[in-house]
Order: sequence, then structure tokens, then C-alpha cells
Amino acid sequence: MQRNFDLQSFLPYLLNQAAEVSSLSFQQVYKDRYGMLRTEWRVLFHLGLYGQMSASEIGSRAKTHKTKVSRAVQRLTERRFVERALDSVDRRVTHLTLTKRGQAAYDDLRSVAESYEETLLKQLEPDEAVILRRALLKLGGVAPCDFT
Amino acid sequence: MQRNFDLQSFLPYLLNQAAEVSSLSFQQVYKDRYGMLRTEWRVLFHLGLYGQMSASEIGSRAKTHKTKVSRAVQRLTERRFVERALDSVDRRVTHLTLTKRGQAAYDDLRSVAESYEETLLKQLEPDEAVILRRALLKLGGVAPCDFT
DNA sequence: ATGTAATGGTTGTTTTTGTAACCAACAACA
DNA sequence: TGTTGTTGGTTACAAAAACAACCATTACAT
Repeated sequence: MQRNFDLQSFLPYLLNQAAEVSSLSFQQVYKDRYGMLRTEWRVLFHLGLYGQMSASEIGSRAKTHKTKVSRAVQRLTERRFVERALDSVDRRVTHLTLTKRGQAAYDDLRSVAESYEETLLKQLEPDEAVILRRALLKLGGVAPCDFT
Repeated sequence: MQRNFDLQSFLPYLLNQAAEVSSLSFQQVYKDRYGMLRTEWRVLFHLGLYGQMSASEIGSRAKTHKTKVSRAVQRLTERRFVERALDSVDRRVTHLTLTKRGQAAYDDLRSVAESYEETLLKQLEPDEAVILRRALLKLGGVAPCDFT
């Protein structure tokens, strides 16, 4: 049993605080430049980084509920960042790809992400960053992924 | 410049994933047992841990917008977890305290939080946990910088 | 085949949140 | 005294998320 409990050492609290703060600047960029929401840039990055993919694939990779993905894709499609292509075999699935516009947005945002990452890392010792990432992966991987 | 960019190493993404996953089980408890939302348990914990406090104090401590705090306090008050007391000197501020019911809920949830923290820590090496906390505190204190 | 379940995805409705405007009480100062 | 500005807090309205029900298609069993 842990004595001296404090919010500042309670991991879920700490994680949320750090997550919120660290997301803010980046959010400002994709919001201001492209009018995107959080799930939207995630979808964009999944397609940009890993290529063509279906909505459910994105959902399971990003641990995001399918309705969230669906609506993100819808908005991205409306704004011509993403294109849908029906699968010829299984007519339920739609393959998603970036349009030229989407690719350009991705390239731009990716470079912002890279330099933002730099900024964040400057506040940490190099070995601290390594351990931080490893720990976050462990904690984030314990997913009780039971989405309906 | 960081080559080999990946979502799995982009801190804002990693942080959000870990934060979401690690909040889930605990959220289930305060939601199921007391019908509380995230900001509500935070307010509850602030009062439980640090004693009487005003809404704006909670807001600045938890970096939470005042409307969020206001609504959380409102719901907590309606459900008799929290009581308001007007300041006799400055009639704008209201001092918040836990009711018996609120104190009981806090005690209960705090013990849940402590054992949940244990569970989370089991997934990490002891020194990993120390560094993780330190890094999260640093990142959580970061002032937003703009890429405009 | 045919009934049943599972998958990929969308839509509708209700909760929560974000944003901005607002009010009342105080503070500072001419 | 104004009169202007600030602070603590609430409210109203728009945006977004959560949740559940829903199609259409495919898979799988009899």
C-alpha cells in the first residue's frame, strides 16, 4: 500500500496532464491550418505513414472507436484530404488513401510534428526520453480493447 | 531533425494513448459507484487531499478551465458530495468542502486509486517509474509554444 | 440453401465539452 | 464619489464525443 498518496504522483492524473499540455501546441497547428480534429490528424498520419488502409484497421491500430473513425474519415473525405475506394472482393470494406491535398497536408504536419517532438525532447535528458517512451508503450499497450 | 518518425514514438500520441488506457479502469469505478465524471473526481480529490478550497484555486492547481470546475462543483453539490460556503470578507468567492458523504466517497476512491496505482506500477521497473513520473511532471509543466 | 452470427461501416440521440458572453463583487485611481 | 478594470463564478449556445441502434455484406453452421 502506498503511503503519502498525492495527485502529483498518481499516474493516470500525471499522464492526463502531460498528454493534455503536450497535445495543445500541435493541436493548434492542425486545427488552424487544416481545420482538423484530433481523430482526423490521427487518421491522416496513419494513412501517410503506413499507406492505404481500411477504417477498421485504423481503428484497431489507434485504439479508436469505429464511429469516431467513421466520422473523421467522412470529414476528411468531404474536404478532399482522403479518398475512398471500394474493395472489389469484399464490398463492405473501403480502402482509404490520401489525395494529393491530403499528402501535402500530411507532409506539412509531419514536419511540424518532428520539430515539436524536438522541442519536447529538449526538456528531457536523453536517457529520460528513452525510458519515458518505453514506459508509455507498456502502459498504453495494456489495452482493455473491448469496443463494441 | 528526427529521422524515422513514427506515431509510436511521437510523444503527444504516446502520452494520449497511455493516458486514455490508464484512466479507463479508474474511470469505471468512480463512474459506476458515484456517477462522477473526470473533472468531478478531480475536484473531489483536491478537496479530500488539500482541504477547503475555492473553485478558482482548484482550477489553477488542476489547470482546468473555470467553466469545467464550475459545472463539476455544481453536480457535486447537487449530489451532496460538496458544500459551498460564502467567504465573509470577499463575497465573490465560495469555499468548498466535502460533506460526510463526499468524504466517504473520497476515502473509498482514494483507496481504489492507491491500489490501482500499485497495479500500474507492477508493469514498470521501479526506477522506470521514478523517471516516468519525473518526465511527466516536466512535460506537464511545459508552456505551449506556437508554430505560427 | 437457410438461419444465425459476425464484420465493416453509418446514422441518430443523448452527454460533455469548448467558447464566449455575462453578472456581481471588489480594486485602483482620478 | 465615478469610472475603469479585474476577479470569481455562472449561463447560453455551438461543437464534439459517447453510446446504442442500425444496414448491408460476408462467414459459418446446419
